[in-house]
Amino acid sequence: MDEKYFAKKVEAKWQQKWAAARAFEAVIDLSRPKFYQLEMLPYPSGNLHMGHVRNYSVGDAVAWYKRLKGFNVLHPIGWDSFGQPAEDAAIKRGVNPRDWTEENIVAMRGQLERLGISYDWSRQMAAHRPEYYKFDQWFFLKMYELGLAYKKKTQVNWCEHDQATLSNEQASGGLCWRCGNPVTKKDLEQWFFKTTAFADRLLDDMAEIEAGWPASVIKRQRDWIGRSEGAFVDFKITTGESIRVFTTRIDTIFGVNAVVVAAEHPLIREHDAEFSQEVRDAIEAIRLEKLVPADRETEAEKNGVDTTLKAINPFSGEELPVWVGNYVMMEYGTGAVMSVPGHDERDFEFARKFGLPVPRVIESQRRGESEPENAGDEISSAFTEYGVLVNSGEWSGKESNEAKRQMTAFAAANEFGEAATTYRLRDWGVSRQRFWGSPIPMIYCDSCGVVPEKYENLPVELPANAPLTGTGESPLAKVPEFYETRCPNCDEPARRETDTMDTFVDSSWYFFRYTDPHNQTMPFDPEIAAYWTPVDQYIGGDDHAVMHLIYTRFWTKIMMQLGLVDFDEPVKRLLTQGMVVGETFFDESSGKKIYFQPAEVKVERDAKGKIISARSTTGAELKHAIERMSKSKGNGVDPDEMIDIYGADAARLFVLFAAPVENELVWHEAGIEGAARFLQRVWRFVWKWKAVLSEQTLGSPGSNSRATANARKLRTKTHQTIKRVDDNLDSLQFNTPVAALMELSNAIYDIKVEPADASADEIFAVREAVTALVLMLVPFAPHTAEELFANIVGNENGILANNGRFPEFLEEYATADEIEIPVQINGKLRSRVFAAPDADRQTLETLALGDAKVREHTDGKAVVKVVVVPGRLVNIVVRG
RNA sequence: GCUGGGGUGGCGGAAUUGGUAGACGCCCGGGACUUAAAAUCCCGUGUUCUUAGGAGCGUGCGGGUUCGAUUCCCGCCCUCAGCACCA
Repeated sequence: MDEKYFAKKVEAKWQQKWAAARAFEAVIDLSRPKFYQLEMLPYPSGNLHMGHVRNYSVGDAVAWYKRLKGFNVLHPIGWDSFGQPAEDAAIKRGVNPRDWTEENIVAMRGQLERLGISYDWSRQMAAHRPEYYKFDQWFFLKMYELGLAYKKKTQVNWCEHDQATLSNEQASGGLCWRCGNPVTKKDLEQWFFKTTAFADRLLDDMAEIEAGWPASVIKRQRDWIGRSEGAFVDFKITTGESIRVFTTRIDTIFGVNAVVVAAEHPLIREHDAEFSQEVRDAIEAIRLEKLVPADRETEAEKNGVDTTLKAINPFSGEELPVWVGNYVMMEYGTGAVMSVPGHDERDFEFARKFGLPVPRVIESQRRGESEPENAGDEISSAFTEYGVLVNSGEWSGKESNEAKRQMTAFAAANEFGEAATTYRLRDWGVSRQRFWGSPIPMIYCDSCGVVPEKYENLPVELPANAPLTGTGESPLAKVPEFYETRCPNCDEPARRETDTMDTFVDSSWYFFRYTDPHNQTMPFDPEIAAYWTPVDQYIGGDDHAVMHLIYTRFWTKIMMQLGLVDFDEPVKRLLTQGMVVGETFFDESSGKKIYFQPAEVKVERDAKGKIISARSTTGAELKHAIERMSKSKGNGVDPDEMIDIYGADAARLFVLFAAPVENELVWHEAGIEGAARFLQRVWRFVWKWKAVLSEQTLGSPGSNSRATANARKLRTKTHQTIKRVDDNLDSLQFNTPVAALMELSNAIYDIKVEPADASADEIFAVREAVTALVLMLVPFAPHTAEELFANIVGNENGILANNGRFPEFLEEYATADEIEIPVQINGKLRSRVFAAPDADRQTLETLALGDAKVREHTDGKAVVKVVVVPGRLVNIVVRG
């Protein structure tokens, strides 16, 4: 141990020792409880960014904490290595995607190792390697057999920028998840996974995980699945057939003024010949609207056209016009709605625009609010609440809920409708017209049709090369050696599917593979997986709240159906960490933001450190803001550089300390300096007390002597800290336990005794405090903690080999001899008295009333009441 | 627009869930050590007034409950995020 702390040296040393000892390789051990700690696997872009550092630092803190608590921990990592960036790099730079990916993996693994994250590298997986994607294909075949994989031609989400299709989840918000550009629609034939078959389970099983997942993620998934209970109702049209609509408000059906259908509705195509050219053109215009990326700022104006077809309201017998409306979506419900302008805002807007009648059929039950407007009064808005039916034939006077039930039953009995549940969730479109993905193992045969590849022929390997153009056609379709094959059924020449699978397929089950990463015949051995899974703690960004996390839940339900697992939720506890952001400086006088690198900015601060002004070196006045990190904005931070300057432990400690995990983390270099300073401080007192620390063995029974006040105080602080840190880590808080450790470190400094002059009690107290502090430091700064620990125990075998455990909390030492009791007068703090922690009411009251400062405030006044909260405070209520 | 989260010093944030608001850290100021600087250590640091002992104000705003409210209730304002014609 050097007198001064050299982070680089210590970190390199322990990284080497860990690797040599295979310290983090997980082995099944039935004698201990298991703990599966998982972080979302990275895409191998080639560079770790601070978001990764945060994610893995948090995960490692949990992994170490659990190890110290006696758990058998599995902490693996791998690579989400299929996907578009490799292909883009190939197109731009002419490299081979496979080489590019492998090189990036090597580079990033090096970075992770320099960070000292305690991964079991023997279990590393990479999605692009045939031994892994073989089982993507295996699952695909299983899904096909179960009828859960199917092909259909449909309008898919299309990103013009990426030249690729997107699932609904990936196109959420109308923007491409990868590049952020607006999404359009395109007609394509695609493979789908039937996620909708599990809509109810995905929704209902959330009850199992609700307690361990962030409420926001649960909510977003609920909204995304969007279960909606209502009814189908058939409106006969005068030409004979009928239009089926979905409604959640069948109670408003007497208020229908029209049936409105989507432009793509089959009925429109069928009756095309009957429409005037004018109507036909208008419908076509509405259909084309959707192919243009939507402007997210402004809601599209209602638009529509009367088809001149007529429909009959099955309840009232009224004849209604059939319109095409731009606000009706073919993909939801039946692609047709009954328009009730009196009680639906969209229908109201539509009716107003086209001058359609607005009947009222529901009145509010609340008194005074619903006096029906006088005939002729203009209705100013839709009344969307439940109420009492009016002008609704035999149902008039009934309450909405009651009416819904009866009217649905009536429709069913008369065979023009039925109760129905619809979902917003759609099936998962998994075909990608891309090279760098897992090939879909299906074959097209002229005589046999669609034939699945045989299991024994898996993996269907990607060719070494393919012409990559990024134009939206599958590159594999240009590689005859790939697609030319024979039919597994009849052995005649046949053609392979040339689309590849969505990369989200890989990440849907990768963490099961970690449990049995070298299995050649199965994705994993169910028995081995049964020991490690489900995941106990999963950590990642909340940008995957809907996409990855809904797919992996879906996948688990399928695995359950296949008998691979015996649970239906893969992740017990989920933690979503906030983004890492940094300060940017920019000039927007030209109307566009021009960012400046930190070196080009001069900042002037006031006495308190607040920025008064910022100028560029060229003299321009700059604005500043906190924004997502990126090189081009000048606020990016290179993890390697930080490790180089301050050390991995300081970087990790800062990232954990600077903000609660779920919050945004504002990167300030001064902060990491503070973290490094703290580690130096700890190092210094271990050095100072080294001689007396190492002459004792770890874990010797505590001396009960608490003779000197110094020693007593420190022991109290030590045990209070142990409790705090344990509780905090257990509830996934990382900033507060670091603060607690800093306090303990300050308390060790406060003892102000030189080792040579210290009493036996003081030495004991310091040893206890230092040992506890070092062990509790492990989750935050493992290298430093290992080195310090080695100096305490006198060997370099490492904490795990020494069976190091989280320090034991001893309640008897956690209570101070004397505590400070605030004394309030009329709720205002006026004085403090000292008393034993268990002093009773009477003692405290007497003590408080006798206090000199209290007397000044109570003299000449009547004490009305004395509130005593033992161990907390005294409040004296006076009058006069 | 709907839904959810959140407003605490110059900054990031604490506060045992109704009991000393501002822990811990950053920034900033002062001092010690040093030829000097860095590093380190010590002190100060919500705000206003002050006879230097304190006193007033203070957790987005306005009310309420309570001996006591950052915490509970009612009504506003602001902000971030998600969804956005889901019938």
